[in-house]
Amino acid sequence: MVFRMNEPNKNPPVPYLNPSVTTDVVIFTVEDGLLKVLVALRDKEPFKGHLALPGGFLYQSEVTEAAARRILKEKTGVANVFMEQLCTFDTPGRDPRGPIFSIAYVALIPRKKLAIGALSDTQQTSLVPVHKMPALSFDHRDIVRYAVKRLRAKLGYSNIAYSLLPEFFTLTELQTLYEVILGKKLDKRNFRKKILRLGLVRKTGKVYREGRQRPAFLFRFVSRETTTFRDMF
Amino acid sequence: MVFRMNEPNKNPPVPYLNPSVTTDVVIFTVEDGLLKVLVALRDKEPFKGHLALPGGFLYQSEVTEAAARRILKEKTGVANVFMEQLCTFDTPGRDPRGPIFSIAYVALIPRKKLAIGALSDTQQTSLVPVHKMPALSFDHRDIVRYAVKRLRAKLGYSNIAYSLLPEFFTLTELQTLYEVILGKKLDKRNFRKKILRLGLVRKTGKVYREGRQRPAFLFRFVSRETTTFRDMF
DNA sequence: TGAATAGTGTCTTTCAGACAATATGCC
DNA sequence: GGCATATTGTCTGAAAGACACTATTCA
Repeated sequence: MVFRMNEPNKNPPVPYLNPSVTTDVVIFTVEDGLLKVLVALRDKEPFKGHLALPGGFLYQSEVTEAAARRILKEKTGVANVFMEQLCTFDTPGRDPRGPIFSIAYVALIPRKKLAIGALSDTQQTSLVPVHKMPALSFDHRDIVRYAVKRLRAKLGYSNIAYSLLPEFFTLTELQTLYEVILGKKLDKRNFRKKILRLGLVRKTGKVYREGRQRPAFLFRFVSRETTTFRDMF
Repeated sequence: MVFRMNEPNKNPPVPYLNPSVTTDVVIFTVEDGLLKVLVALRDKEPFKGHLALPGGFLYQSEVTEAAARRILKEKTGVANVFMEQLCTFDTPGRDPRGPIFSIAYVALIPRKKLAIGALSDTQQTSLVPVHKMPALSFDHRDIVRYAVKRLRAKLGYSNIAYSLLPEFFTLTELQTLYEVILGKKLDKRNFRKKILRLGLVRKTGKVYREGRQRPAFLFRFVSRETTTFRDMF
Protein backbone atom coordinates (compact mmCIF):
# COMPACT_ATOMS: atom_id res chain seq x y z
CA MET A 1 0.00 0.00 0.00
CA VAL A 2 1.18 3.46 -0.78
CA PHE A 3 0.72 6.44 1.44
CA ARG A 4 0.82 10.01 0.46
CA MET A 5 3.36 12.14 2.13
CA ASN A 6 2.03 14.46 4.78
CA GLU A 7 2.13 18.19 4.81
CA PRO A 8 5.42 19.52 6.04
CA ASN A 9 5.99 19.12 9.73
CA LYS A 10 4.43 22.00 11.56
CA ASN A 11 4.92 20.36 14.91
CA PRO A 12 7.68 17.91 14.39
CA PRO A 13 8.25 15.43 17.19
CA VAL A 14 11.84 16.62 17.44
CA PRO A 15 13.23 20.10 16.99
CA TYR A 16 15.26 19.18 13.92
CA LEU A 17 14.84 20.01 10.31
CA ASN A 18 13.52 17.19 8.25
CA PRO A 19 12.98 19.19 5.12
CA SER A 20 10.09 18.06 3.05
CA VAL A 21 10.93 17.13 -0.50
CA THR A 22 8.79 17.50 -3.56
CA THR A 23 9.41 16.62 -7.15
CA ASP A 24 8.38 18.98 -9.90
CA VAL A 25 8.52 18.09 -13.56
CA VAL A 26 9.10 20.38 -16.50
CA ILE A 27 7.33 18.55 -19.29
CA PHE A 28 8.35 19.86 -22.68
CA THR A 29 6.54 19.25 -25.90
CA VAL A 30 6.26 20.90 -29.28
CA GLU A 31 2.88 22.10 -30.54
CA ASP A 32 1.98 24.51 -33.31
CA GLY A 33 5.63 25.19 -33.93
CA LEU A 34 6.25 26.28 -30.38
CA LEU A 35 8.14 24.80 -27.49
CA LYS A 36 5.63 24.40 -24.71
CA VAL A 37 5.57 23.36 -21.09
CA LEU A 38 2.76 21.59 -19.34
CA VAL A 39 1.37 23.51 -16.40
CA ALA A 40 -1.56 22.71 -14.17
CA LEU A 41 -3.96 24.62 -12.00
CA ARG A 42 -3.37 23.84 -8.38
CA ASP A 43 -6.35 22.37 -6.60
CA LYS A 44 -4.94 22.87 -3.12
CA GLU A 45 -3.38 25.59 -1.08
CA PRO A 46 -0.97 27.18 -1.32
CA PHE A 47 -1.54 28.92 -4.64
CA LYS A 48 -4.86 27.14 -5.10
CA GLY A 49 -6.22 28.03 -8.52
CA HIS A 50 -2.88 29.25 -9.79
CA LEU A 51 -0.67 27.72 -12.40
CA ALA A 52 2.25 25.54 -11.41
CA LEU A 53 4.39 22.75 -12.67
CA PRO A 54 3.01 19.31 -12.00
CA GLY A 55 4.61 17.96 -8.91
CA GLY A 56 4.07 16.58 -5.48
CA PHE A 57 5.44 14.96 -2.42
CA LEU A 58 7.13 11.62 -2.49
CA TYR A 59 5.37 8.41 -1.71
CA GLN A 60 6.69 6.04 0.88
CA SER A 61 10.08 4.67 -0.11
CA GLU A 62 9.91 6.50 -3.40
CA VAL A 63 12.96 8.03 -5.02
CA THR A 64 12.67 11.27 -6.88
CA GLU A 65 12.91 9.88 -10.37
CA ALA A 66 10.16 7.41 -9.61
CA ALA A 67 8.05 10.21 -8.24
CA ALA A 68 8.70 12.28 -11.32
CA ARG A 69 7.67 9.38 -13.56
CA ARG A 70 4.55 8.82 -11.50
CA ILE A 71 3.59 12.47 -11.77
CA LEU A 72 4.28 12.34 -15.49
CA LYS A 73 2.02 9.33 -15.84
CA GLU A 74 -0.73 10.95 -13.80
CA LYS A 75 -0.72 14.17 -15.76
CA THR A 76 -0.06 12.91 -19.25
CA GLY A 77 -0.74 9.20 -19.30
CA VAL A 78 2.74 8.69 -20.65
CA ALA A 79 5.52 6.43 -19.47
CA ASN A 80 8.89 5.49 -20.89
CA VAL A 81 9.97 8.87 -22.08
CA PHE A 82 13.19 10.69 -21.66
CA MET A 83 13.58 12.28 -18.27
CA GLU A 84 16.51 13.55 -16.28
CA GLN A 85 17.19 15.40 -13.12
CA LEU A 86 17.52 19.15 -13.51
CA CYS A 87 18.47 20.61 -10.17
CA THR A 88 17.35 20.93 -6.59
CA PHE A 89 15.75 24.19 -5.58
CA ASP A 90 15.70 25.19 -1.94
CA THR A 91 15.77 28.96 -1.94
CA PRO A 92 14.40 30.14 1.39
CA GLY A 93 10.84 31.29 1.07
CA ARG A 94 10.21 29.44 -2.16
CA ASP A 95 7.29 27.69 -0.47
CA PRO A 96 5.14 29.63 1.98
CA ARG A 97 4.62 26.51 4.07
CA GLY A 98 8.25 26.47 5.08
CA PRO A 99 11.42 24.78 3.95
CA ILE A 100 10.35 22.46 1.18
CA PHE A 101 12.91 21.38 -1.37
CA SER A 102 11.98 20.75 -4.95
CA ILE A 103 14.00 18.28 -6.94
CA ALA A 104 13.16 19.24 -10.48
CA TYR A 105 13.10 16.90 -13.46
CA VAL A 106 12.83 17.52 -17.16
CA ALA A 107 10.84 15.32 -19.52
CA LEU A 108 10.37 15.46 -23.27
CA ILE A 109 7.22 14.13 -24.86
CA PRO A 110 5.97 14.25 -28.45
CA ARG A 111 2.72 16.14 -28.55
CA LYS A 112 0.76 13.30 -30.02
CA LYS A 113 1.74 11.01 -27.18
CA LEU A 114 0.03 13.30 -24.71
CA ALA A 115 -3.37 11.83 -23.95
CA ILE A 116 -6.06 14.27 -25.02
CA GLY A 117 -7.79 13.77 -21.74
CA ALA A 118 -4.70 14.82 -19.96
CA LEU A 119 -5.17 18.30 -21.29
CA SER A 120 -8.89 18.59 -20.70
CA ASP A 121 -10.42 20.95 -18.21
CA THR A 122 -11.00 18.18 -15.75
CA GLN A 123 -7.29 17.76 -15.40
CA GLN A 124 -6.79 21.50 -15.23
CA THR A 125 -3.69 21.28 -17.34
CA SER A 126 -2.55 23.25 -20.33
CA LEU A 127 0.44 23.76 -22.55
CA VAL A 128 2.00 27.19 -22.57
CA PRO A 129 4.77 28.40 -24.85
CA VAL A 130 8.07 28.99 -23.11
CA HIS A 131 8.43 32.42 -24.66
CA LYS A 132 5.18 33.51 -23.08
CA MET A 133 5.51 31.80 -19.76
CA PRO A 134 2.88 33.20 -17.41
CA ALA A 135 3.42 33.74 -13.71
CA LEU A 136 3.74 30.42 -11.96
CA SER A 137 3.43 29.41 -8.34
CA PHE A 138 6.45 29.03 -6.09
CA ASP A 139 9.70 29.50 -8.01
CA HIS A 140 8.46 27.43 -10.90
CA ARG A 141 9.17 30.13 -13.42
CA ASP A 142 12.84 29.99 -12.49
CA ILE A 143 12.77 26.25 -12.81
CA VAL A 144 11.31 26.48 -16.30
CA ARG A 145 13.81 29.10 -17.36
CA TYR A 146 16.68 26.94 -16.21
CA ALA A 147 15.20 23.88 -17.87
CA VAL A 148 14.96 25.71 -21.18
CA LYS A 149 18.57 26.75 -20.94
CA ARG A 150 19.70 23.25 -20.37
CA LEU A 151 17.50 21.78 -23.07
CA ARG A 152 18.93 24.20 -25.62
CA ALA A 153 22.46 23.46 -24.53
CA LYS A 154 22.07 19.73 -24.70
CA LEU A 155 20.52 19.92 -28.12
CA GLY A 156 23.87 20.86 -29.55
CA TYR A 157 25.81 17.82 -28.49
CA SER A 158 23.38 15.06 -27.51
CA ASN A 159 20.66 13.04 -29.11
CA ILE A 160 18.10 14.42 -26.70
CA ALA A 161 15.87 15.42 -29.60
CA TYR A 162 14.98 11.82 -30.31
CA SER A 163 12.46 12.02 -27.51
CA LEU A 164 10.36 14.45 -29.47
CA LEU A 165 10.37 12.62 -32.77
CA PRO A 166 8.99 9.35 -34.08
CA GLU A 167 11.46 6.61 -34.83
CA PHE A 168 11.72 7.65 -38.47
CA PHE A 169 11.84 11.28 -39.44
CA THR A 170 13.03 13.54 -42.21
CA LEU A 171 15.87 15.99 -41.80
CA THR A 172 13.41 18.78 -42.36
CA GLU A 173 11.38 17.58 -39.42
CA LEU A 174 14.51 17.40 -37.32
CA GLN A 175 15.55 20.87 -38.34
CA THR A 176 12.14 22.27 -37.59
CA LEU A 177 12.33 20.72 -34.14
CA TYR A 178 15.69 22.34 -33.52
CA GLU A 179 14.40 25.67 -34.72
CA VAL A 180 11.42 25.47 -32.42
CA ILE A 181 13.48 24.58 -29.39
CA LEU A 182 16.21 27.09 -30.08
CA GLY A 183 13.74 29.74 -31.08
CA LYS A 184 15.55 30.73 -34.25
CA LYS A 185 15.85 29.81 -37.90
CA LEU A 186 18.72 27.65 -39.06
CA ASP A 187 20.33 27.36 -42.45
CA LYS A 188 19.29 24.15 -44.09
CA ARG A 189 22.67 23.23 -45.56
CA ASN A 190 24.67 24.06 -42.49
CA PHE A 191 22.22 22.22 -40.31
CA ARG A 192 22.49 19.07 -42.38
CA LYS A 193 26.25 19.22 -42.46
CA LYS A 194 26.44 19.57 -38.72
CA ILE A 195 23.88 16.93 -37.88
CA LEU A 196 25.38 14.37 -40.20
CA ARG A 197 28.87 15.09 -38.93
CA LEU A 198 27.73 14.60 -35.36
CA GLY A 199 26.90 11.06 -36.36
CA LEU A 200 23.82 10.84 -34.20
CA VAL A 201 21.44 10.07 -37.06
CA ARG A 202 21.67 7.72 -39.99
CA LYS A 203 19.83 7.64 -43.28
CA THR A 204 17.51 4.70 -43.78
CA GLY A 205 16.36 3.33 -47.10
CA LYS A 206 12.84 4.51 -46.50
CA VAL A 207 11.33 7.64 -47.91
CA TYR A 208 8.48 9.79 -46.79
CA ARG A 209 5.81 10.80 -49.30
CA GLU A 210 3.31 13.50 -48.63
CA GLY A 211 1.95 16.09 -50.95
CA ARG A 212 3.02 16.32 -54.51
CA GLN A 213 6.65 17.22 -53.92
CA ARG A 214 9.81 15.26 -53.93
CA PRO A 215 9.84 12.58 -51.21
CA ALA A 216 12.26 12.92 -48.32
CA PHE A 217 14.59 10.29 -46.97
CA LEU A 218 13.76 9.05 -43.53
CA PHE A 219 16.46 9.05 -40.88
CA ARG A 220 16.69 7.50 -37.47
CA PHE A 221 18.87 8.01 -34.44
CA VAL A 222 21.82 5.65 -34.29
CA SER A 223 21.14 5.15 -30.61
CA ARG A 224 18.13 5.93 -28.54
CA GLU A 225 20.23 5.91 -25.42
CA THR A 226 20.44 9.39 -24.08
CA THR A 227 23.13 10.45 -21.69
CA THR A 228 21.69 10.74 -18.26
CA PHE A 229 22.22 13.60 -15.91
CA ARG A 230 25.30 12.00 -14.43
CA ASP A 231 26.96 11.65 -17.81
CA MET A 232 26.15 15.11 -18.82
CA PHE A 233 29.73 16.26 -18.85
CA MET B 1 19.98 28.04 19.06
CA VAL B 2 20.72 25.49 16.45
CA PHE B 3 19.79 21.86 16.65
CA ARG B 4 21.35 19.05 14.83
CA MET B 5 19.11 17.02 12.65
CA ASN B 6 18.11 13.68 14.04
CA GLU B 7 18.85 10.31 12.61
CA PRO B 8 16.43 9.34 9.91
CA ASN B 9 13.01 8.43 11.14
CA LYS B 10 12.98 4.84 12.16
CA ASN B 11 9.57 5.11 13.73
CA PRO B 12 8.04 8.10 12.10
CA PRO B 13 4.89 9.43 13.71
CA VAL B 14 3.11 9.15 10.39
CA PRO B 15 3.46 6.49 7.72
CA TYR B 16 4.78 8.89 5.10
CA LEU B 17 8.16 9.39 3.59
CA ASN B 18 9.96 12.41 4.90
CA PRO B 19 13.27 11.63 3.27
CA SER B 20 16.21 12.80 5.25
CA VAL B 21 18.51 15.14 3.43
CA THR B 22 22.23 15.50 3.79
CA THR B 23 24.68 17.77 2.11
CA ASP B 24 28.01 16.46 0.95
CA VAL B 25 30.77 18.66 -0.35
CA VAL B 26 33.43 17.84 -2.89
CA ILE B 27 36.24 20.18 -1.89
CA PHE B 28 38.82 20.50 -4.62
CA THR B 29 42.25 21.90 -4.23
CA VAL B 30 45.58 21.65 -5.99
CA GLU B 31 48.62 20.35 -4.14
CA ASP B 32 51.94 19.06 -5.41
CA GLY B 33 50.74 19.43 -8.96
CA LEU B 34 47.73 17.23 -8.41
CA LEU B 35 44.03 17.85 -8.26
CA LYS B 36 42.92 16.62 -4.86
CA VAL B 37 39.72 16.16 -2.95
CA LEU B 38 39.31 16.48 0.77
CA VAL B 39 38.01 13.35 2.45
CA ALA B 40 37.49 12.60 6.10
CA LEU B 41 37.36 9.55 8.30
CA ARG B 42 33.85 9.01 9.58
CA ASP B 43 33.59 9.04 13.34
CA LYS B 44 30.09 7.56 13.42
CA GLU B 45 28.20 4.69 11.97
CA PRO B 46 27.53 3.86 9.26
CA PHE B 47 30.97 3.42 7.72
CA LYS B 48 32.65 4.48 10.95
CA GLY B 49 36.36 4.67 10.36
CA HIS B 50 36.00 4.77 6.61
CA LEU B 51 36.70 7.61 4.24
CA ALA B 52 33.88 9.80 3.03
CA LEU B 53 33.20 13.26 1.74
CA PRO B 54 32.58 15.81 4.43
CA GLY B 55 28.88 16.20 4.88
CA GLY B 56 26.04 16.05 7.26
CA PHE B 57 22.42 16.65 7.99
CA LEU B 58 20.87 20.05 7.80
CA TYR B 59 20.44 22.28 10.77
CA GLN B 60 17.08 23.73 11.62
CA SER B 61 15.85 26.07 8.91
CA GLU B 62 19.06 25.61 6.99
CA VAL B 63 19.19 25.47 3.24
CA THR B 64 21.59 23.17 1.50
CA GLU B 65 24.06 25.79 0.37
CA ALA B 66 24.29 27.17 3.89
CA ALA B 67 24.86 23.65 5.16
CA ALA B 68 27.54 23.10 2.58
CA ARG B 69 29.27 26.32 3.58
CA ARG B 70 29.02 25.40 7.23
CA ILE B 71 30.57 22.02 6.56
CA LEU B 72 33.26 23.68 4.51
CA LYS B 73 34.02 26.05 7.35
CA GLU B 74 34.12 23.25 9.88
CA LYS B 75 36.47 21.09 7.87
CA THR B 76 38.71 23.69 6.34
CA GLY B 77 38.26 26.90 8.26
CA VAL B 78 37.48 28.61 5.00
CA ALA B 79 34.55 30.79 4.01
CA ASN B 80 33.77 32.89 0.97
CA VAL B 81 34.99 30.52 -1.67
CA PHE B 82 33.40 29.39 -4.85
CA MET B 83 30.76 26.75 -4.36
CA GLU B 84 27.92 25.48 -6.45
CA GLN B 85 25.37 22.75 -6.39
CA LEU B 86 26.35 19.60 -8.22
CA CYS B 87 23.44 17.22 -8.17
CA THR B 88 21.10 15.36 -5.87
CA PHE B 89 21.80 11.70 -5.31
CA ASP B 90 19.02 9.45 -4.16
CA THR B 91 19.81 6.05 -5.58
CA PRO B 92 18.01 3.46 -3.48
CA GLY B 93 20.36 1.78 -1.07
CA ARG B 94 22.96 4.52 -1.23
CA ASP B 95 22.69 4.82 2.54
CA PRO B 96 22.19 1.70 4.65
CA ARG B 97 20.04 3.64 7.10
CA GLY B 98 17.33 4.05 4.52
CA PRO B 99 16.25 6.68 2.02
CA ILE B 100 18.58 9.58 2.62
CA PHE B 101 19.14 12.05 -0.16
CA SER B 102 22.45 13.75 -0.66
CA ILE B 103 22.53 17.16 -2.24
CA ALA B 104 26.10 17.45 -3.36
CA TYR B 105 28.07 20.66 -3.68
CA VAL B 106 31.41 21.46 -5.21
CA ALA B 107 33.88 23.91 -3.72
CA LEU B 108 37.26 25.11 -4.94
CA ILE B 109 39.88 26.28 -2.48
CA PRO B 110 43.51 27.28 -2.97
CA ARG B 111 45.70 24.93 -1.00
CA LYS B 112 47.26 27.67 1.07
CA LYS B 113 43.88 28.84 2.27
CA LEU B 114 43.27 25.48 3.86
CA ALA B 115 44.05 25.79 7.54
CA ILE B 116 46.88 23.46 8.45
CA GLY B 117 44.97 22.28 11.46
CA ALA B 118 42.11 21.30 9.26
CA LEU B 119 44.22 18.56 7.80
CA SER B 120 45.75 17.28 11.00
CA ASP B 121 45.02 13.90 12.43
CA THR B 122 42.65 15.31 14.98
CA GLN B 123 40.35 16.33 12.19
CA GLN B 124 40.78 13.00 10.46
CA THR B 125 40.87 14.65 7.08
CA SER B 126 43.22 14.25 4.19
CA LEU B 127 43.65 15.27 0.59
CA VAL B 128 43.64 12.52 -1.97
CA PRO B 129 44.40 12.88 -5.68
CA VAL B 130 41.40 12.38 -7.92
CA HIS B 131 43.29 9.95 -10.12
CA LYS B 132 43.90 7.69 -7.14
CA MET B 133 40.58 8.03 -5.44
CA PRO B 134 40.28 5.32 -2.80
CA ALA B 135 37.06 3.56 -1.93
CA LEU B 136 34.68 5.94 -0.24
CA SER B 137 31.61 5.41 1.87
CA PHE B 138 28.11 5.55 0.44
CA ASP B 139 28.15 6.54 -3.24
CA HIS B 140 30.70 9.23 -2.64
CA ARG B 141 33.04 7.90 -5.25
CA ASP B 142 30.36 8.45 -7.89
CA ILE B 143 29.82 11.93 -6.59
CA VAL B 144 33.51 12.73 -6.88
CA ARG B 145 33.70 11.29 -10.36
CA TYR B 146 30.79 13.40 -11.50
CA ALA B 147 32.24 16.48 -9.82
CA VAL B 148 35.53 16.04 -11.65
CA LYS B 149 33.71 15.74 -14.95
CA ARG B 150 31.86 18.92 -14.37
CA LEU B 151 34.88 20.82 -13.13
CA ARG B 152 36.82 19.91 -16.24
CA ALA B 153 33.95 20.86 -18.49
CA LYS B 154 33.41 24.23 -16.86
CA LEU B 155 37.08 25.04 -17.05
CA GLY B 156 36.73 25.39 -20.80
CA TYR B 157 34.16 28.14 -20.86
CA SER B 158 33.96 29.76 -17.44
CA ASN B 159 36.19 31.65 -15.08
CA ILE B 160 35.84 28.96 -12.44
CA ALA B 161 39.61 28.72 -12.17
CA TYR B 162 39.82 32.06 -10.43
CA SER B 163 38.87 30.31 -7.21
CA LEU B 164 42.15 28.48 -7.16
CA LEU B 165 44.38 31.41 -7.91
CA PRO B 166 45.37 34.62 -6.16
CA GLU B 167 44.04 37.85 -7.56
CA PHE B 168 47.13 38.37 -9.70
CA PHE B 169 48.75 35.51 -11.49
CA THR B 170 50.97 34.76 -14.45
CA LEU B 171 49.76 32.93 -17.51
CA THR B 172 52.18 30.15 -16.69
CA GLU B 173 50.51 29.71 -13.31
CA LEU B 174 47.13 29.66 -14.98
CA GLN B 175 48.28 27.12 -17.53
CA THR B 176 49.75 24.90 -14.86
CA LEU B 177 46.43 25.00 -13.02
CA TYR B 178 44.59 23.95 -16.15
CA GLU B 179 47.03 21.15 -16.76
CA VAL B 180 46.61 19.86 -13.25
CA ILE B 181 42.84 19.91 -13.39
CA LEU B 182 42.61 18.44 -16.85
CA GLY B 183 45.35 15.97 -16.13
CA LYS B 184 47.29 16.64 -19.31
CA LYS B 185 49.91 18.92 -20.75
CA LEU B 186 48.87 21.86 -22.87
CA ASP B 187 50.74 23.74 -25.55
CA LYS B 188 51.85 27.09 -24.21
CA ARG B 189 51.11 29.11 -27.32
CA ASN B 190 47.76 27.57 -28.00
CA PHE B 191 46.76 27.94 -24.39
CA ARG B 192 47.55 31.62 -24.37
CA LYS B 193 45.73 32.22 -27.61
CA LYS B 194 42.64 30.50 -26.33
CA ILE B 195 42.63 32.07 -22.89
CA LEU B 196 43.13 35.56 -24.22
CA ARG B 197 40.48 35.09 -26.85
CA LEU B 198 38.00 33.95 -24.23
CA GLY B 199 38.39 37.37 -22.69
CA LEU B 200 38.16 36.15 -19.14
CA VAL B 201 41.54 37.49 -18.08
CA ARG B 202 43.27 40.79 -18.65
CA LYS B 203 46.90 41.80 -18.47
CA THR B 204 47.76 44.23 -15.70
CA GLY B 205 50.74 46.54 -15.64
CA LYS B 206 52.34 44.57 -12.89
CA VAL B 207 55.05 42.01 -13.32
CA TYR B 208 56.13 39.10 -11.22
CA ARG B 209 59.80 38.71 -10.42
CA GLU B 210 61.27 35.56 -9.03
CA GLY B 211 64.54 33.90 -9.80
CA ARG B 212 66.93 35.32 -12.29
CA GLN B 213 64.82 34.92 -15.37
CA ARG B 214 62.65 37.29 -17.31
CA PRO B 215 59.76 38.60 -15.23
CA ALA B 216 56.22 37.59 -16.18
CA PHE B 217 53.27 39.87 -16.61
CA LEU B 218 50.56 39.47 -14.03
CA PHE B 219 47.00 38.94 -15.16
CA ARG B 220 43.72 39.08 -13.35
CA PHE B 221 40.23 37.86 -14.10
CA VAL B 222 38.03 40.49 -15.66
CA SER B 223 35.28 39.42 -13.31
CA ARG B 224 35.37 37.34 -10.21
CA GLU B 225 31.71 36.59 -10.60
CA THR B 226 31.35 32.96 -11.44
CA THR B 227 28.27 31.64 -13.04
CA THR B 228 26.25 29.78 -10.48
CA PHE B 229 24.70 26.43 -10.98
CA ARG B 230 21.54 27.98 -12.36
CA ASP B 231 23.42 29.89 -15.02
CA MET B 232 25.47 26.97 -16.02
CA PHE B 233 23.93 26.70 -19.43
C1' DT C 1 4.95 21.68 -66.82
C1' DG C 2 4.29 23.92 -62.70
C1' DA C 3 4.08 23.56 -57.71
C1' DA C 4 6.27 22.29 -53.73
C1' DT C 5 9.66 20.58 -51.00
C1' DA C 6 14.24 17.79 -50.96
C1' DG C 7 18.81 17.89 -51.50
C1' DT C 8 23.39 19.64 -52.33
C1' DG C 9 28.61 22.73 -52.70
C1' DT C 10 31.64 26.70 -52.22
C1' DC C 11 33.73 30.36 -50.05
C1' DT C 12 35.19 32.76 -46.00
C1' DT C 13 36.23 33.05 -41.33
C1' DT C 14 37.28 31.21 -37.03
C1' DC C 15 39.25 28.10 -34.05
C1' DA C 16 42.09 24.06 -32.51
C1' DG C 17 46.35 21.85 -32.74
C1' DA C 18 51.18 21.07 -34.13
C1' DC C 19 55.40 23.27 -34.07
C1' DA C 20 60.38 26.64 -32.43
C1' DA C 21 62.61 30.79 -32.18
C1' DT C 22 63.34 35.20 -29.87
C1' DA C 23 63.04 38.38 -25.70
C1' DT C 24 64.10 39.75 -21.16
C1' DG C 25 65.85 40.10 -16.69
C1' DC C 26 69.00 38.50 -13.35
C1' DC C 27 73.13 36.51 -11.82
C1' DG D 1 77.44 36.39 -21.43
C1' DG D 2 74.82 32.54 -19.69
C1' DC D 3 70.80 30.93 -17.44
C1' DA D 4 66.05 30.45 -16.90
C1' DT D 5 61.70 31.48 -17.97
C1' DA D 6 58.44 34.66 -20.80
C1' DT D 7 56.60 35.73 -24.93
C1' DT D 8 55.27 35.36 -29.61
C1' DG D 9 53.56 33.54 -35.07
C1' DT D 10 52.67 30.33 -38.80
C1' DC D 11 50.73 26.57 -40.98
C1' DT D 12 47.25 23.14 -41.47
C1' DG D 13 42.92 20.98 -40.82
C1' DA D 14 38.21 21.12 -38.94
C1' DA D 15 34.17 23.32 -38.24
C1' DA D 16 30.75 27.33 -38.47
C1' DG D 17 28.34 30.53 -41.06
C1' DA D 18 26.83 32.97 -45.28
C1' DC D 19 24.93 32.04 -49.49
C1' DA D 20 21.55 29.78 -54.25
C1' DC D 21 20.78 26.54 -57.29
C1' DT D 22 19.34 21.84 -58.95
C1' DA D 23 16.51 17.49 -58.23
C1' DT D 24 12.46 14.96 -57.72
C1' DT D 25 7.84 13.82 -57.29
C1' DC D 26 3.06 14.52 -58.06
C1' DA D 27 -1.05 16.92 -59.56
